[in-house]
Amino acid sequence: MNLVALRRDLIVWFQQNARALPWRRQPSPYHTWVSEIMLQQTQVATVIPYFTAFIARFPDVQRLAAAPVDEVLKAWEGLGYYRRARHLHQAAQIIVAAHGGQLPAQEKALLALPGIGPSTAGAIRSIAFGQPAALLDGNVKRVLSRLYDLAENIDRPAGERQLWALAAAWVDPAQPGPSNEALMELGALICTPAAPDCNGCPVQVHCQAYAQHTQYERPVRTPRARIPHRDVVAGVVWHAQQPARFLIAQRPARAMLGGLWEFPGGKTEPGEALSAALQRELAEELGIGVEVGAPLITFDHAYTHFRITLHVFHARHTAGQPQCLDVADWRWVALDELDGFAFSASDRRIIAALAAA
DNA sequence: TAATCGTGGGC
DNA sequence: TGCCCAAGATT
Repeated sequence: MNLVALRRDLIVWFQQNARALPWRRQPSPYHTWVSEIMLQQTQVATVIPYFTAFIARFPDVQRLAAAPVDEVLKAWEGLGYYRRARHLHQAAQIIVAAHGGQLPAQEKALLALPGIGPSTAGAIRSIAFGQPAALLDGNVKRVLSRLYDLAENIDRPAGERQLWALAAAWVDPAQPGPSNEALMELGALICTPAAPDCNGCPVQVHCQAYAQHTQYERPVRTPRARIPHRDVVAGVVWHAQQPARFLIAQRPARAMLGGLWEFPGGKTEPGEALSAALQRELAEELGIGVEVGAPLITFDHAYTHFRITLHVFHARHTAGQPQCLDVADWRWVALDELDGFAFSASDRRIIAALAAA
């Protein structure tokens, strides 16, 4: 394996095939940082519209730091892993308060910012600041596993250490950003997980997995465990005196989907009737009593670590002023007011059903 | 160290 | 339909 020739061939290919992505249009540390956070565990095609709208709304670190966190979450609505948005917002405030409004370039200072880990720090240092820093995302892991035909399980510490060493050796000191971006671009466009286009690969001649016919067996990963299923209930709780208004609640900041708004409800207990579960959850979280009415919609939804069947019912408020027992906030709203709140994908589906009814 | 954290696309 | 995966970080 000739690393210098391999890297040269791949960078030439990248220079001729790099996609015109919005964060490559006007490169800046801020643009690189925002894009890298959005791209964590998220595909490029998904991120593009979010990045464009986010930069239009928060053009620089100062504007992001000064914005209410609810506006940041609204800009993140539908993108998932909402903790990233909160961390981005917190980091912007730290950058303004402690770094003069400029994203720091030092590894230690970057790693101290919430939401920036080893790989994102390497991406920012190499792409935005031209430093010879390594990064290790899903693309780089897969491409290096194939180029070097790694038999080690990359989900275990030994395999990950091996990959970090290869990623560090990969970086071209003369052009750190392009060498790293070329590796990711190859993974995204050619060296894809299930169906790599080996015949269209610019570095096929250098690939040890291709030579050994093991490209479909690389990388070696630990199979995921089966994820549990839960039945979940949610209610459209109609106001007793204002017939067009219903209740929405904001989830606690530290919880899953923290800070997002929802139709209140929760998981059913084993053997518990759906209507009883809804009444129990509304009492526990908001201290209210309801009369459960007709079903609105039922559908399945998959999160990373569990699946749910969500049963949504109409309900009528019968007792108790809402309180923040296990919610961050609550509001009586009409259907045409919902655009101002950030909802998860499943709650957006409820809203669609409500609007269609 | 292992579990947690969203969503959409590909196969 | 079900499983895999994605420009990973945090606790």
